[in-house]
Amino acid sequence: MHTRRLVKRSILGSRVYAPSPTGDGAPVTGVVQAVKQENRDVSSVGTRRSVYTVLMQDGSLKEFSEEEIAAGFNHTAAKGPLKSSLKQSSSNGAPESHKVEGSPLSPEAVEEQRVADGKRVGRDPDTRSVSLLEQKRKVVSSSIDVPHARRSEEEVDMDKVTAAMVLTTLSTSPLVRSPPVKVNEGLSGSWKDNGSAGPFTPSSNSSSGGYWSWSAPSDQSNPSTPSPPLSADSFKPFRVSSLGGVGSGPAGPEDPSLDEQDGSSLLFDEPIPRKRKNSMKVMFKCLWKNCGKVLSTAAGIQRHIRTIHLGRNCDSDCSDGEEDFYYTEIKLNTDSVAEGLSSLSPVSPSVLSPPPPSASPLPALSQLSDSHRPPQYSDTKEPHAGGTTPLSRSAPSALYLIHTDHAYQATAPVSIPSSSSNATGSASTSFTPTNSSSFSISWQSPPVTFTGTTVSPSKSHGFGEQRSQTIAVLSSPPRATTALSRKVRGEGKKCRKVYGMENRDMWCTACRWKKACQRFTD
DNA sequence: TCTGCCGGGGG
DNA sequence: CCCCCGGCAGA
Repeated sequence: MHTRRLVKRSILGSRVYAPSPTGDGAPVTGVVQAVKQENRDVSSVGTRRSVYTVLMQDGSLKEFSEEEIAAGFNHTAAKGPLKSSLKQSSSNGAPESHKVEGSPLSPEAVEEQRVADGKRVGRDPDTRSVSLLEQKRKVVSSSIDVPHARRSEEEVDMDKVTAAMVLTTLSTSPLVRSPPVKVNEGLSGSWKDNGSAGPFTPSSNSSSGGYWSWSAPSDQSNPSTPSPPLSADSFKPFRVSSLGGVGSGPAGPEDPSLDEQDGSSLLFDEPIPRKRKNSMKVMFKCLWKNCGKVLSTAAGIQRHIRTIHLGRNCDSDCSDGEEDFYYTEIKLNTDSVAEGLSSLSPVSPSVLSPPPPSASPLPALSQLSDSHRPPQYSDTKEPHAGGTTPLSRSAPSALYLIHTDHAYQATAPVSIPSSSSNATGSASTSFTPTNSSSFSISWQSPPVTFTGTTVSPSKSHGFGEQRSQTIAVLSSPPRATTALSRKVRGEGKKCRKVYGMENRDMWCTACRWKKACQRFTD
């Protein structure tokens, strides 16, 4: 992969403050000559630390841990920038981090580089320390006049968008926002808690300011926020690494730009350690376009979003609440999901049943899932399912139901069904005796389920009609109607096509009457 | 633009 | 009811 803007700022050559070699406590300045990583102290922070070889003023070389140097800073009230740079570079301390590939270092590039640095996701297998450092940096920068990681224009735009989204989101979904987590605590704790040991470790990302920056969010979820290909491109490398590290390889499908990723090696099980209980009544659904993953815990969904969609690896500590914008809280009757499915409505079984995309125990499900979501998406989910409990599996089902919550998501379900007749059939089976498109049902039912309103689908209506009727009943008043209005146009052969206008007399009556063909049903 | 089919309407 | 058709909307 081409790592443009990968130029990492090296700490080498940076002036730093360090404890006086003489031990008199007076800090001295020196120039970093080399950086190397040490794997010691894993216990303390759970990370590797960098050791800096500093050329002291007196010409001697000394080695300092980052802590020592940092301490020096504090003592001497180091200048923000300096410190900042230290942190920054230290985080990049990894040996391979200094390469610059094919990117001309124009002044602009350099500038961007800064930004990139901030956002970059650690690519080293072990740069967990990065996140820690990043965290520190954040803290520091907030109180010190440090040029906060500069934001790219896109980023700025994103912020605006974000702000807008926040407002809208807040008004619509009462989410439990995780309060900003304190650095150390959050970091170590979360890491451990998550048990993200393997896959997680590698990626440390860190973006001080701009998680947004990279296109991921923009191109994916926000219809309103176009993501300049440029950004996507430029950050791709980072993203890739981050994703891989997270073990979200499957996320690929979500982002076309990720196609290039060689995530092969990066595909790990989604490290979602959270336990999910089926009994949960409140679920959290990822609103990311084409995702829709549903988790039982806010933390879980946040993590999902953070890692999968935002490409961030660090845990809650890194969270700035951004994830909140990408998921919504949905209330559902557990029973309904688990067992109530059947009772819910004829449809429910097929619709609700957990559809692990690829490996679904239930044939019907698999079909359904397939029909409802393009194969590619299944990938996305897979990982999760793999590492998660039953709940996660069930999540997908919920997903379907929810889908329509957001207009932009509704689209997916809709289009899919129509394409595959089989799917339709399977879905419809449970739902409507007739063929037509059951999709409409599944599509709409979602809102129903989640709305929390008790669904009494069992309302008895005529058969064929029932379908629509039922829907109407079930679907949430607001939006369902519109979408539902029309039966999806059948794609199969119709009398007209088969016999042609000239043989109109051979058409089925329905066709002749311009009604839904009864002979060649889809 | 073609085509499926919904909603109406005439007889 | 039977039969047609205007017109919408997906492909």
